[in-house]
Amino acid sequence: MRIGELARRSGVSIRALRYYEEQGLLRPHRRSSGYREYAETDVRAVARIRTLLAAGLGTAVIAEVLPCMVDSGEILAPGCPELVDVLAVERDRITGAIDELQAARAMLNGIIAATP
Amino acid sequence: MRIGELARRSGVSIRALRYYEEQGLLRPHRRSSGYREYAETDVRAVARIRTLLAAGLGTAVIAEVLPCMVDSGEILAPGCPELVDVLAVERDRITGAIDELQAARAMLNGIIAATP
DNA sequence: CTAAACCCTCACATCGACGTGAGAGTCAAA
DNA sequence: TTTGACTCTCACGTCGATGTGAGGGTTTAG
Repeated sequence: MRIGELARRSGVSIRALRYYEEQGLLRPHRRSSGYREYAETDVRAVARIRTLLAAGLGTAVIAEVLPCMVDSGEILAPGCPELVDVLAVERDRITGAIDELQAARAMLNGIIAATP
Repeated sequence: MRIGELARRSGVSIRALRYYEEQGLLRPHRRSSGYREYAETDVRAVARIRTLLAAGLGTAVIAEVLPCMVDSGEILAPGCPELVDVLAVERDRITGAIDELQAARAMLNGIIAATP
């Protein structure tokens, strides 16, 4: 499929998809015309990218993580063992972020609930 | 206390504290010399600011929320009822963010756990 | 009184994931 | 074959919370 369709199906902008390619997250074929041609599996790949971006991971890290996932969200063998440390750091950071969000939510809930 | 001490005690940079004032989040006195003079309660105020900033609230919203909190984290009467809607929106956004973070964490944990 | 340590106000720089045109080919249906 | 919808590559703009450096007063311990 071409970029417009992928954008519609994944819910991200065309600009973002081009940016992901520029950062090495996606590697669509090119037609002779220069048009990008995406695979079906890229729909799920984009979903993963969004999830990880939303969690605060940078594109550089995501570019390393993506190849470690097959199309069900599992693991592949290649250079992944090296990534475990990085991923553990990210996971811990995320856990910390969750704690902060929950603290903030509690704070807001306190105000909302106690407002006459 | 002066800005350096508040920075040390609250763990934020001097630059950030000046920025908070510029955005109307803090209103320290001024000595005749022009030096900022902070109150003890500002230490906790800064902590709240950090919590809310970490949760993704902008300084404009925080500037409205802060006056609604007395020094125990409770509620004050003034213009707060008007804020309830805004705060509810922020709270829901935070809840969504937490969900995304948990999804990402699960994803990373899956990779970490399944790595041989 | 002097030097070290603080503090002040500009005001420009940064970072990351995009937004937004400009100018120019490409594709598909009528 | 025309036209309207798509797509391409630059390349600069954005936004928000800070970093950073310049140039210059203030405080305080010795």
